[in-house]
Amino acid sequence: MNKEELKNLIKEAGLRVTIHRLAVLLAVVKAKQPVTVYELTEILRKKENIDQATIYRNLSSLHIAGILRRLDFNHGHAHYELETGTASHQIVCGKCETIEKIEGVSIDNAIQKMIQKSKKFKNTTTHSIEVYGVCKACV
Amino acid sequence: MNKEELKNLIKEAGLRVTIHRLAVLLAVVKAKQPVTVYELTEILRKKENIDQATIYRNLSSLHIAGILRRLDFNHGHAHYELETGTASHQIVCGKCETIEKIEGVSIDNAIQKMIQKSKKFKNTTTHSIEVYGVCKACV
DNA sequence: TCCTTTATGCGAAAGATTTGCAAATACAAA
DNA sequence: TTTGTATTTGCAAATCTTTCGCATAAAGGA
Repeated sequence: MNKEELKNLIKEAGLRVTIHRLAVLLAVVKAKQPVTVYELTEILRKKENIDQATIYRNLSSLHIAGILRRLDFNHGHAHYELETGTASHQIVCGKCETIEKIEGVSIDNAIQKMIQKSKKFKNTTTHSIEVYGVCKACV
Repeated sequence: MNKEELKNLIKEAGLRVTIHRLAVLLAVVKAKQPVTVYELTEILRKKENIDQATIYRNLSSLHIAGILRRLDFNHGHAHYELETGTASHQIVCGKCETIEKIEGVSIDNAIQKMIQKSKKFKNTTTHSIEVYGVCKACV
């Protein structure tokens, strides 16, 4: 995903392409792991002169637009990553804040079964799995 | 799970069986869905004269003891339910705060695959799946 | 019953996130 | 290119969730 593609994502969502919005999106995309607002602030406050509220507002608009995915690992604050279409699976350490993203494991049939059993939902958009454990460093 | 069994759970965890702690645990167990602190406060403030901080502290101690499971659905606050040993799977509405618990769908082989792929974790304790969609009432 | 540890109430504090409002900016239309 | 309007931003304050300090109260083993 290069800058132009990200710009298009924003445009197609009906949002305006501002320097700050693009910077926030770029920073999320560049991160190897789902990022927190705190981390984004660290990254962006240096280069851009960007307010905390602006970061929050952009994360929110990009999330509502379906461009970013918002994740929660019971750390008391949200994490964001690019909404790729494929679901997000991670293992989370219960002692430290380590997260490991695991790719290539599908649970699509389980999701199908869940929808069949559901009374309130006909279909679903995305899902996330948080597997909890204690990482090797904390054992 | 009756009152006596819950008392024993607390005792076995090395915690003291207080009126408030038991009331919090009972209220969580009685709820049909994972409850929030707000809901617990509503329920408990009427009967017991129980402080907000006490609810938080008891939820925390029961969670650390492995009696309660703490869940997050990106609603900005935690939900709690009894830690049953079997994992917790739910579908969450992205528009309203509806949650539907789905039982009887296992993803244990997917979890196994995830551990095999993991570099940072050797094994895991629990997991949760949040499947997001828009519920029939919100469509 | 006594003693020590743990739990509670209360108020204050911390941390994450949202909001109101005026000024600045994006971008479509002229 | 200029203009006009809706959107975005900065700033400060507010809100919401959760935690903490400390003195008092209660639990439960000796």
